[in-house]
Amino acid sequence: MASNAAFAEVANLAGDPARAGMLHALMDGRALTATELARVAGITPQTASGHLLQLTAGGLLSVEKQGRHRYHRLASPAVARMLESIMQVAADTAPRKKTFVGPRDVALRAARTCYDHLAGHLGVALADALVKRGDIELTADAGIVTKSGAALFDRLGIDLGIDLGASGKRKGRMLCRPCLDWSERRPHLAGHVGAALCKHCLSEGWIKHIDGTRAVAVTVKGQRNFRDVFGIAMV
Amino acid sequence: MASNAAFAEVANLAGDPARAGMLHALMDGRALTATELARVAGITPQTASGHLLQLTAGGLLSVEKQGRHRYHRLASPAVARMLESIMQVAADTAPRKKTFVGPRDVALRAARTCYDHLAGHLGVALADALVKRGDIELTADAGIVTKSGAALFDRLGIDLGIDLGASGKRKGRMLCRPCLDWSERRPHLAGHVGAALCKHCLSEGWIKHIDGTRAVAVTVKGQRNFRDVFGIAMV
DNA sequence: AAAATGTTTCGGCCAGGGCCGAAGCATCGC
DNA sequence: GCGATGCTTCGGCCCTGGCCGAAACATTTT
Repeated sequence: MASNAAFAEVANLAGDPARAGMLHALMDGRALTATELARVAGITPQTASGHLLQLTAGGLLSVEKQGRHRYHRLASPAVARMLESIMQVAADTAPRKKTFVGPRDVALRAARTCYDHLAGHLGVALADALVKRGDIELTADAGIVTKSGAALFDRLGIDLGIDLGASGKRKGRMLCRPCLDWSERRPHLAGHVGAALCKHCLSEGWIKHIDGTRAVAVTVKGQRNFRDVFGIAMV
Repeated sequence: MASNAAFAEVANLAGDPARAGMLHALMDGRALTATELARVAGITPQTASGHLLQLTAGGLLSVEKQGRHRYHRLASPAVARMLESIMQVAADTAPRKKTFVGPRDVALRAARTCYDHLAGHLGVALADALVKRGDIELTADAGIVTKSGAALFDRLGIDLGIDLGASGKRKGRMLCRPCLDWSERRPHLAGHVGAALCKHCLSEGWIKHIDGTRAVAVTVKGQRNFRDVFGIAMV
């Protein structure tokens, strides 16, 4: 089958340390410039340029030129899911050393964005709280928003914009996707619902990005809301 | 973060053409010997040996020695999902040439196993039929087995062995996972439910593996059952 | 126009790693 | 035991591909 070569090419693109670093940095869904990506990967801009060309040609990234900058982002949610699943396997594999945790790691483990949804301790705590309250049900493979969950999201002003699928008449339930967290080893809320919740938290000012990283900090307002709405006590 | 190196290592393992071929061959969940894998990858046994050592050390494969043979299989469902997601991206990327389809490809596209569930035209048709009959509901991210679906599976003698999760009292619904088919570009049924269905089809003799490949052939008995039970007319 | 900044192209260096032939172990069957 | 079969280790070949310095190109700013 011809697809084998394409498979190897895609995996190989993600398999270089420098390129992996760039992809990792793009995992929060934002677009970064070539120079920024060179810095995070620890290489010179001209080397990064070559890598970015490859990644774009390989369909992993899309670029958008804006003035003298070129903004690179993940080409699709499918790419993000692929990166997630690789991290998954890598996390399973790597539990060798107790993992030295730098200050950056601490923040990342506490709360971060994962493409379009929330991960880390906060992400898992949110998922746990929603499950405990009976607002969602989760298995390893899939999840569902219950009636009470739908009401909660509605009350919060989160529009889940019910997926209509092929037929416009779909009245079905709201499904969501679990995503195993590499730091917590427990599932958090991903997919359409997870993205909507994350967007809401950001727009309401409950959390905000730290510097230019994927890590997020919980604001005072956020702490209050997470406590009152979800019963989560922040550390 | 230290995990970046592990990530690159895992992706790199999958990124070599020879190793990719082996992983691809193992995607049906069965265990193969080193020599068999060397043959499918088009390399000599000694080269394959080196690759297999790396894949095992990297946590992608597990080996089981049996006499003078060594059976290699994917180390976990997480690895299978990772491979799936890479194929996904590769399929999106690769629609360049109208894809020359050899006789092998024809069989693969018609019906094949994908780790532990059914894919290809048959897999998609089954998923479509179940959705149409109202036995399952699917979105891009997740799926659910309805009451009528649960009854159907029960009638067929398929034990979904309801996932109990942490608490033993779980009465919740049966969730399942969709998996975008690389040949059909439409979702088929994966996860726990998909695996149970596939297992049932094999044990009932509705389908059987062609040679030693992932491709499966529908038996006469299978044709009758797919028609009567699911309303699927085989080509 | 000229200078500054972001990005790409070119050329050459170099190491890592895939490949195979030959030989060494292990296991099975007789 | 002996030879056959499956698998691994060793050694050496070779070539892909990542890296950087220098320079060209593009775009914005002064």
